[in-house]
Amino acid sequence: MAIVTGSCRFGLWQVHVAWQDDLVYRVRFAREELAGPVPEEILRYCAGRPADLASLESVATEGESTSAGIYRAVRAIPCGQTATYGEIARRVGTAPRAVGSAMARNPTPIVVPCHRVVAKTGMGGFTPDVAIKEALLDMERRGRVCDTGK
DNA sequence: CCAGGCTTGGAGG
DNA sequence: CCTCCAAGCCTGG
Repeated sequence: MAIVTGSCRFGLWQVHVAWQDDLVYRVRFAREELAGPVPEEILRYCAGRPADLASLESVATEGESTSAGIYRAVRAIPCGQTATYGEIARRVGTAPRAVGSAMARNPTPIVVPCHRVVAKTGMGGFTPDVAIKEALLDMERRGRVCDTGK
C-alpha cells in the first residue's frame, strides 16, 4: 500500500494530509482542496467531533534528533491545554528558540499539536496563519474534540 | 559555515 | 509599561 494524499475542510482552510495506515508523513494548511482520503481521526478532529489523535504516528517523532524529542514532548501536551516554548525547551533540554524553529518546520501539524505551544507572553506564531492556531485552540477548549469517547 | 527563526529574560527609559 | 538586546540552539541552504 502506497502513501495516500487527500484533504478535509477546517473552517476556511483545507487540511492536506499525506499518510499510510497509522503513519502520517505530511500535514499542511492550504486554500485548495485535494481529492483523496484523510485518516479517520483527522477527519473527526477537523469536524469538531471526538477524535483520538494519539492513535496516529508522525514521521516527525522518529529518531533521536533534538527536533524529534521536541516533537514528542509537544505530542504529550494534553488536548485543550497549552505549554510555552520555554517549558518544552526545558523538558527536552534545549533552548526556547530551538523549539520555535522546530514548530515552524513541523512536518505534521495537528498530529504533532504545535498549535498548543504558545509564547510566554502571548500567542506565538503559526504558519501560514495564526488565525488557524487560535481556531484550533478555541475548538479544543470548547468542543468535544478532546473526548476520545473511550 | 552562517543566517535566521512560531523565544526569553534582563536592562534601561 | 515599553523598547532594545544578546544569549542560545538547531536547521536549511
